[in-house]
Amino acid sequence: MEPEILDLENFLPYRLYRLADAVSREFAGIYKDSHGLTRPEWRTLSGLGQHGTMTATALGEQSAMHKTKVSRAVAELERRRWLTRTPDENDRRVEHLTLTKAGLAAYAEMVPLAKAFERGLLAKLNAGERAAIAEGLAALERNLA
Amino acid sequence: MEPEILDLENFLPYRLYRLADAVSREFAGIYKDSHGLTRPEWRTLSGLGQHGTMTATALGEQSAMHKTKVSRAVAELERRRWLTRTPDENDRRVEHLTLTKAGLAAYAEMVPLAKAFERGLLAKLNAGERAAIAEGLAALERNLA
DNA sequence: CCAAACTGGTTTCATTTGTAACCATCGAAA
DNA sequence: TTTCGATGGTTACAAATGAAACCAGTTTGG
Repeated sequence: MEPEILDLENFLPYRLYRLADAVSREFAGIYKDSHGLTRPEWRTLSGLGQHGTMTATALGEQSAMHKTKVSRAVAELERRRWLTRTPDENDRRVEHLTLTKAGLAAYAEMVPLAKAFERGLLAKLNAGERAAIAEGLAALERNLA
Repeated sequence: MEPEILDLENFLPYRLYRLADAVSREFAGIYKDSHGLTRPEWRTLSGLGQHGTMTATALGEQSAMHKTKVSRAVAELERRRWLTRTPDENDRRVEHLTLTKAGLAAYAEMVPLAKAFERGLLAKLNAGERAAIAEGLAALERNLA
C-alpha cells in the first residue's frame, strides 16, 4: 500500500517555525550585530526596559524563557553592568532586577530600531493581510495556553 | 526624556517565535519521544518520504536547513539504516539519498500522527480564523524570499 | 591545457541549549 | 519547633547548533 504523504511546505508547524526562524534571524541583527547580545539577553533587557523592575521568575514568564536561560542572561547583563540585583526584603531567595543607566541607554537605543523593523515587516502587506495576521496569530495563541 | 517602550508580548517577531516554539515543542513528541529523532532528522525523513530521492543540497533547500544540519541528520539516519546513499553517475560529489524499507515504515507510521496533530491545532479554530491563518502566513512568507 | 573560482558535502571548534541535579530559603502542617 | 514539600535561582553535563575551515571534485576563462 502507498504510504500517505505529508506535504512539508504546507505543514503548519513547519511553516510557523520557518517563518519565525527567518524573521528572528533577521531581527537578531539589531541586538546581536550591534551589541553582541544573545536572544535571551535581548529579551531580558526588553522585559526590564518595559516593566522597570522584575524578578528572574517574572522575566521567565513574561518572555517565555526557561529559568536557566534567564539566569545566564541576567548574569551576562550584570557582568556588563547593564543591570543590578537587589535582594528582596522579605524573601531572601528573590532578587529584584533593574536596568542601570547603561542598560537603559542600550534599551532606548534599540527600541526604535525594533519598532522600525516590525513596521518594515508589515509595510509590505495590505490592510487585509495585516488584519489576517492579527486574527490568525491571536487565535492560535489563544488555544495554546 | 522618557524612553520609548516596546511591548514585547505584542511584538510580531516575538509572538511568531513563541508560537512556533510552543507548537514545535509539542509536535516534537511525535518524532522525539517515539523514535528519538531530532528535528533535522525528522525533516530529512519527511523530505525523503515526500519526494522519494533527493540530494543533501535539495533537502537543505526544501526544509530550510543549513547544510551541516542536513549532513548530520543524514549520517544519523544512515546509521539507523533508514536511508542509503547512491553516488551520482556524472558528478562524484553528489549523493542521492533514498529511504530504506525501515525508513519508509517509520515515515508511514509518523505521517498520520503528524496530520492528526495539525488537525488538532486547527480544530479549535473556526473557519474565519483558519482562513486568517492561511492568508496571514502566506502574506508574510511571500515577502521574505 | 591549467589555474582559479565554485559547488557538494564533511569536520572541527566554540557557543548555545536543555535536562537534571543542586543549594538555599520559605511555608505549611504535625 | 521540626520536618517535609514547594520555590527562586544557579550549576554541571551532555547534546544541538552555527561559523568557518576543509576536502574532493567540477566548471570557467585565459
